Amino acid sequence: MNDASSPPHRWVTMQDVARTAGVSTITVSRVLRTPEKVRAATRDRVQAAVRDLGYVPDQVAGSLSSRESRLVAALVSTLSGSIFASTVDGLARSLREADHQLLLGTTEYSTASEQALIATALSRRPDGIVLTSGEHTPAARAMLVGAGIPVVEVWELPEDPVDMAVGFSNFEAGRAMTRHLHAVGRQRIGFVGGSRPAAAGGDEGATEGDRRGRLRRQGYAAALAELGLGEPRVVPDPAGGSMVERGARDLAALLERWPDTDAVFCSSDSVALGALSEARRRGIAVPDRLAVAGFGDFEFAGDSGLGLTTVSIPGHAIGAEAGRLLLAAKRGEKPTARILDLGFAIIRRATA
Amino acid sequence: MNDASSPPHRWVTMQDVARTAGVSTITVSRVLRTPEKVRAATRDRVQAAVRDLGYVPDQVAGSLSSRESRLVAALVSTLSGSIFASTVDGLARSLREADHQLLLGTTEYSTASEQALIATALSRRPDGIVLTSGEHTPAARAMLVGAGIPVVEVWELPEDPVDMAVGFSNFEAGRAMTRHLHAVGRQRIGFVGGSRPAAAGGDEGATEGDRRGRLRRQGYAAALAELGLGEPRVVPDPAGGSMVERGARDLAALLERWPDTDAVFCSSDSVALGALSEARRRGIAVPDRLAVAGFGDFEFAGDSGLGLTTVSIPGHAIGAEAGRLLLAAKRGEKPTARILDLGFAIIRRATA
DNA sequence: GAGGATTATGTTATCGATACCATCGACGAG
DNA sequence: CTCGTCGATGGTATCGATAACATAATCCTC
Repeated sequence: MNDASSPPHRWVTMQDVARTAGVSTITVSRVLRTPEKVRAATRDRVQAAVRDLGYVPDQVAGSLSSRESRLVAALVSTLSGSIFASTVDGLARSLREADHQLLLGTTEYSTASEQALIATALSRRPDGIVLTSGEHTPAARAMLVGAGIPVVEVWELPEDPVDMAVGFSNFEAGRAMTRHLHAVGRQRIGFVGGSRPAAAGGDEGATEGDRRGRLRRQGYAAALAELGLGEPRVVPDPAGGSMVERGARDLAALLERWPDTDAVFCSSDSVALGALSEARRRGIAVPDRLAVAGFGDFEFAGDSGLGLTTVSIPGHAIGAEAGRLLLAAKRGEKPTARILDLGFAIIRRATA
Repeated sequence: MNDASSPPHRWVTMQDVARTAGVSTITVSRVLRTPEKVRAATRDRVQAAVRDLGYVPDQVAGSLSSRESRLVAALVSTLSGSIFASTVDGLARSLREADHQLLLGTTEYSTASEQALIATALSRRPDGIVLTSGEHTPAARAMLVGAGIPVVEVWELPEDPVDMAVGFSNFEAGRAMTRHLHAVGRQRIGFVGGSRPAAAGGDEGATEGDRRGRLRRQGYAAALAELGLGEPRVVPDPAGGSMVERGARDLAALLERWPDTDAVFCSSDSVALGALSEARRRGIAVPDRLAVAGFGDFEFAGDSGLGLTTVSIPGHAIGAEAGRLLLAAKRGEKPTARILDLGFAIIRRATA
């Protein structure tokens, strides 16, 4: 189809419709956009022509003319991890209700690549932009601000958002789960996953996932300090392997170093799964001898599955709210708050 | 930001760049698109102006003028299930390498809504379109064909693709896994999940997920027949609940009806997880008394996790190939084949 | 039934780029 | 020294819609 030799495709234009309906193009435009402003008889004629010709409006031309693209760009680090998928899904949904469309880019966890993607996204003149990272290059920030469109950062709650933010506090979530483990009687609590040491010289080498995991770990450490539970029990986490593998490997290392550990908080449910499976391999009873808590409430964590105690995150709602905020801002409404904390929930199941 | 009263945002235009660089707009355009055709000195001046002014080209105007959008639309049923996320990720990746962008829409498993989305997607004049469903309304097919752009259907391999297709055969996968279960000594094999009966009057009420699950089940049934293993063991699957819950519930029902079942093939890994957990609850040894096989090779299925025997699907590769095919077709290359079968792999682990 | 208000429709300019063709200058060959 | 060629650059039309303004048709009221 459409090989090099074939003539360029000719779309039906608004002119064609106007001609067959015996009206001017602007009337066709009105029938499509503000039908109530056109007499019923004319409207019917135009609509018939639209149907007969199979007219599909050219939104590209429309956007250029109206200076409104009905497009929202979302830049996520990756879709693979299933972390952001539901957020993007929620976003797409809420945009669709308002007849807007979603332009998606994946940054692959690099702020440099994010910057490039922001530029290409802005070249489409979107009406808004959603970012899953709270960290941007200075140039990226400048472009975002300069674009003059609403910007929503999701998942993290940056201290100084570019514009608006929707998410929850990873730090508080880590703290809350650690306190929960203490509340159910644990005293020697370890942390597994998300503990790669920050690269020398700052955050350059650290990925977003690492950063978020680190925030949870900091919440964990804070809770330990508050509760007087001693020093954090964290083993350095060599890179490589899936999250599940890291969970298994790191739990082994942790138990090697602190054999009396009676609970572990894992930086994600995937990590927790690896930890659970390592515990089973070693014949360690969960939760009797070792409590295990995860993070994320992934599909497999539920009662019919792992029965994993975990932290539930409103991923879908974050996307939906981001869309709503964006559209409201586009309409000129002042947001009630620039930062929307959707919170999290401790889900108590069988493992802790 | 950008509230109703603020003046409409003024972007830097190519004219502005041209003026400050002391050249005409077309020269600016050439510097951006075909730099080698511009003298080095001029090029430098223009590039300096671009940088100084923070010029971001307007791709909307560019698309209108060049009749090429550098946009590919992808319509997926949902991103939430983690099924298509990696495919979209692969697609986004391969498009980005060719400097194209991705327009994403979610059809929510309805062909009617798919049709509407196709129309809005086409209004952006994309250079290609990717669909995760192999089933479309007649009007949708007509629009796709009429658009004159390459179309790739992914995941399923329709018998009569609109244009091109990339995926694997659900039927063959179901058949292969069933034969594997037989090969490892099982004789009384059941099927769990994906067995909601087709709605009366055809496929109207059935979702895509159901359809794919049904194809796997048909492959399962075919294998049983070939191997002389008796009638299919399938219980009707009441709707409702997550896949994991359905796996648990349906395994219970299946064992009730056929207590001597010695293996179950589950329509997805999530279903298998539910089945595994139900088996454990009942004290049924896996795989000794009951072998369990899944489908999809989700993250949690791996050796450090469930150790689930399953069928691995090249989800990411499907997306990447779809992108490659689309771009090749856009360049006018004839595809070697309209249907690309990327196959699947039986992953043997601990449960079967 | 005339005048003003209101509704329905049309005309023209414009959005910001690229396509197409024209022009200009430098350089080498004869 | 002149002509032809080629590389570099520019002018103008155009893509397909909408905005802004203008006008024609209809309505209502006194």
